[in-house]
Amino acid sequence: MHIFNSLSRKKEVFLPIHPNHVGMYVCGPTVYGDAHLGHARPAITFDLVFRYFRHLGYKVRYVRNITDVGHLENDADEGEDKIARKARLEQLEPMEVVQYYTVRYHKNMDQLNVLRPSIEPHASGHIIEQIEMIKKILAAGYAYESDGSVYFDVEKYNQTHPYGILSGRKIDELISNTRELSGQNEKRNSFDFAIWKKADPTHIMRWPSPWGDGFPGWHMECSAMGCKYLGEQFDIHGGGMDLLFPHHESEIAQSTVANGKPPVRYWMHNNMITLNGQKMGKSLGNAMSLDDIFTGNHPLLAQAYSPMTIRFFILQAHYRSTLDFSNEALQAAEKGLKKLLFADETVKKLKPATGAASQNIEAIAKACYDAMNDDFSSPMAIASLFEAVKLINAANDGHLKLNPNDLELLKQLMDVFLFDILGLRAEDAGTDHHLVEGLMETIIGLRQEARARKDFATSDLIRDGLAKLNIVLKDGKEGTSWEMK
RNA sequence: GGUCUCGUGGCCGAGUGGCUAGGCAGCGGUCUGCAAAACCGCGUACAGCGGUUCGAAUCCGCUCGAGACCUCCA
Repeated sequence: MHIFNSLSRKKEVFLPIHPNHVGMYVCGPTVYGDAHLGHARPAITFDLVFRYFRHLGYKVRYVRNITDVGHLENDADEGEDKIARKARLEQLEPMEVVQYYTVRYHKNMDQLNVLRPSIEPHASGHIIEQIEMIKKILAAGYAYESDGSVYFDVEKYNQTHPYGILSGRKIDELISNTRELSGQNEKRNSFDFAIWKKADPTHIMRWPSPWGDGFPGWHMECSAMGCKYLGEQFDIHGGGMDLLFPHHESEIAQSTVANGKPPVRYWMHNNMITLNGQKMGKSLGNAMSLDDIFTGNHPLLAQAYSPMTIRFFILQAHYRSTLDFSNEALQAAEKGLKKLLFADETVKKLKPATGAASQNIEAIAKACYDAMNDDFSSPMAIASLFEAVKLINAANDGHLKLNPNDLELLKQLMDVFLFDILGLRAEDAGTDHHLVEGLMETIIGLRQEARARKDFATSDLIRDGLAKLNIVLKDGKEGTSWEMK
């Protein structure tokens, strides 16, 4: 198993700290707005990692936080954080905002068949842990208090540790490149970052601390909660590439100082989803919410795309590549997914041909595993699954015979990869199968009778009528089958 | 301006120093009452210019183009 480690910018052999156990922390959403397509990418990427490690037999503790404090906005309202601002504008308790969007986030993730993490800690529930960590950093001499806020002393840290180890930044470049921001007079250097921020009297999210009322700096929560649930050093930390600097860089610095060792062995970063070649982001105003996509309710959408189409679309690109949104690409994904899922239905109905020559299904399975073991290359694994689809359909058409062993291997391969590892699922789940099956059987029977009489007007009337309900009939040698479009 | 990444056929997207990625779309055929689905066959792609090499789309250099980060961001 090889993982691309952002720290070394190389693929490295994965060796867990504790054999057969994986500790993984992933930066979750800031719950002040609906989840957009961009949020789906890390959720699905690390869901894939989570699922694959579990499939391999690892015991995984997967921690993904909910950010519900901090994240200062620097532009419009100085020193206010996102959730507080949203709450004030909508006349709500901050925790009402948090609850509302957390519930909606969970709904979207469930739709995408993203498994819930092992632990989903809220930053607001770990203020004490964050304060304790700040104390440790102060005690170690790597932070200073200034007017009720506490800042991390980047320059001092850089004398003994490489600040910029993750992002490739150099401290002297930071000096010349940092923009003028308010509150800098409180800092010794412009690139020092707040680990505790004083709350002004109007700030509605605030907690008492040894330095006065305030709230934790925006990198603290991940350091504190990662350490609490996964230990001072853990295996994998994931998140979007846009978090590399300063968020993850600062996390490394804080944790290293507080605990005396670097916190993470393997850093994994998913790339961005782009729209017309540009990053999709809430602050850029070009983000599409997942609900928009699922309902087709957006000017750029030619149609609605189902959650599984989105999931498959994302899995068809490697997580470290940018992925450009377009209707064409999504429509292709929709059809490809359908083809895979339909082949899985088909393979279950195939009859084995005893004595048929072996088709070397093991080679396909091996290709799937090799792909996953090579930095979770889901696109390669999917390409191999299409090889399997070819065999299944050929067998279904009678061009190919599958011996019992091959057939069993194919069934397992499809089931394991499509559902357990890639986390796909058939989308018509939820309809009343028993009733629908019965109705369809009757309708198809009537149509069959009409066709036998060569009454094609009637048979086409039935087929067209069903087509309006998105039910597609397929006349095959073994009779007529149907599927929901 | 600094740091970094990328540029693959109509579209999306893997991969790699010599052996067909794959999906979608398209064309021809088989099947079908007609379709749909499926199957068979078809496309000589790797930004440009140099260099290394027996051989490069794959390595190196330059040029052009795009993007990310440097400020909250998945």
